[in-house]
Amino acid sequence: MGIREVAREAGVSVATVSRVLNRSGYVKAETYQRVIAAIRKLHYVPNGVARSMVRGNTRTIGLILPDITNPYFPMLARGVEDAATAQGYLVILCNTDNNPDTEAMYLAMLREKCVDGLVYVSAAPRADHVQEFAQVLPVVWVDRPPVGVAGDVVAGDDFLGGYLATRHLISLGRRRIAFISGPAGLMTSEERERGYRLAHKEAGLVPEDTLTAHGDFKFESGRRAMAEILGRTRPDALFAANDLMALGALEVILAAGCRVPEDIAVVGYDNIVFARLAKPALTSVEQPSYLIGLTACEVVLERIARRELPVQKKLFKPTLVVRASSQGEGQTQ
Amino acid sequence: MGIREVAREAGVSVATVSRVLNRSGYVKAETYQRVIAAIRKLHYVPNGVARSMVRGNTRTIGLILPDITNPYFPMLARGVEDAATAQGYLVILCNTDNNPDTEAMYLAMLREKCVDGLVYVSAAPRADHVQEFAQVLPVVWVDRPPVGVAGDVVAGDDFLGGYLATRHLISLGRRRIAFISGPAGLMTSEERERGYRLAHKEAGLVPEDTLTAHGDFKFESGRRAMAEILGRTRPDALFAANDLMALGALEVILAAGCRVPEDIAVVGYDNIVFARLAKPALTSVEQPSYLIGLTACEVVLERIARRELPVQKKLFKPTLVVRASSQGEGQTQ
DNA sequence: TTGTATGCGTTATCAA
DNA sequence: TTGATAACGCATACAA
Repeated sequence: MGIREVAREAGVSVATVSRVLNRSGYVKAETYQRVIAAIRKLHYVPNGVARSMVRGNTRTIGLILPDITNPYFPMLARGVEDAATAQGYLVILCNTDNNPDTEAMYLAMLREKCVDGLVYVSAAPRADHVQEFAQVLPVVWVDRPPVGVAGDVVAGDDFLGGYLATRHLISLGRRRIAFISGPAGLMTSEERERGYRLAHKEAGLVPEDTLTAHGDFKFESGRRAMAEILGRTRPDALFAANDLMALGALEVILAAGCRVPEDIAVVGYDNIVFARLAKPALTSVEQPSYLIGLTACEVVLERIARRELPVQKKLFKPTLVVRASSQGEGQTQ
Repeated sequence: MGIREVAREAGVSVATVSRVLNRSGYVKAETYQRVIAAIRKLHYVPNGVARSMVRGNTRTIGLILPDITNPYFPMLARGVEDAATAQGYLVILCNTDNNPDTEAMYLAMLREKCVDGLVYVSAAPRADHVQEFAQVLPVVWVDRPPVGVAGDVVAGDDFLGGYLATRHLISLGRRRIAFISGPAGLMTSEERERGYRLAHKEAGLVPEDTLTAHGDFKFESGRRAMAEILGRTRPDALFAANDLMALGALEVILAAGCRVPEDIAVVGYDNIVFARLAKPALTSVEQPSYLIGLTACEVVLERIARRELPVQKKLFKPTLVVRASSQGEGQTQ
């Protein structure tokens, strides 16, 4: 069941079979037919491993992300996959849980496997793991580039998103806006917070420290952080660095007997499918996650094809989706 | 940067380097150290493609599923991945959207790539695509085996789940229980419906045809189906074949001015994270999706290791998670 | 237009 | 304990 058997069956050489397979070089029409017939008859499928060996590529890319279970990522993954298959590439899925050891393990495995490129969504890629790696292999950083490593970046504009969310709340007359952050040191979260602070500054406000609590992007941490905040002060609004935490916080707020949005207006981030299903429906900053994934993959495939291309940075603008959790009735702005 | 350079650097033959790499055969301690040093110095990483070539395996498995965007699948995917990496395997992610052409494309690509096995979650695997395939390659069918193809199966017990959900509603005194199905011909949905009918039968009931509508497992179809049902009859309960549709239906029910659960009690399936976040919180049949994924992958890895193993069928029991959408206050049963 | 022969980077067999 | 070398299955340069 190799190219040899096909060649024998068709009464030609392996070179001719190979030419037929790859439509390369000249093959007489009649010979071509004989080869095709042999391939059909033997159910021959070329061996991609051998092909990779001689061609020096695997037509495979690695997708490294924190956790596909976080509802922000599935759409992004689909974008990556769609862009990949459009060009005949396959995608290897790697969930790291933001664990540096897991990241390192996957990096090592992917390298051995000779993937052609990497779409890398990392909480905080440690330069030391990654430095040499990015030199050997095309890598596109999604959302969070590692410090000190140049390279292609595709990301949502978290700074703008944080700003939009906060400005919206301020424009509603809110003055004591709580903030629940993501994991410490995570640029995504820090940028959203920077936007939060800029909006305050613009309005001549300074958010009190007691209004901020730290989460880890998971539902439970939203509950915990909100309880913490309510335990020490009285906000009239909340901006959470993602929807999962916002939904957790929402539960706590309502359980505490506060009305949303009357007492506390709530805004999340990511606009996951379930934001609109919450009661009240959650106002959220939407990122074009499918597009981000799609673009990231296209960028890395471009670079695979042309290593010498200039570095690309693509930033996608978020939009604020206003719903009942911040205003009586919903609308998009 | 190949094994040759390492051999030269260490002053040994490639065979010795290979022995060090694979801890196979005898190597003098001192030689071993020299080789290790050379590997370090040259940052050598063995080429997995070449290794695959000679070993005849790729330590890679394909994960074929309908749509990772459906919240039921991310946990399953994590289970698969965790089982895979535990044994040094990588996972290739393939979303098919239940499209037979897409399935066929992925099947072809995965085969060329020489994956060692397949975890196959298919809406309705077409035997013709798949038949020859499953003979060449270890495949474990998740949830839905193709008719006429023997093989390992790991699945949730949908029949039991449908039964539990419906019996629960009947025990609550409901008699006009609507049902929203999944895609036609999909065994997962059909089994849940069988359970729905058995529970009726046991109670001496026969559900009217007007109480059933067809969906496609997506949120919007739940809305549509529920509107359809409400347009022609008056149910006092709803069992939807998955949570996404149940949530869609819930929106329509509440919008129609019905109270939940007083007027219409609602039960979904899958117990996705957001079931508990709905208002009222959604009663749902929970499947151990992580465990199903994990087990499926373990089964296929077992078969890769030992082709002659007897066929395995593993069925996981679902549990009913009762929440406010069917009863005043929540509890698990 | 077709065939021969080499090499891709390993592993594994056999000799030494 | 180590080394030389033949596969693995294909693509391709070169010859014919």
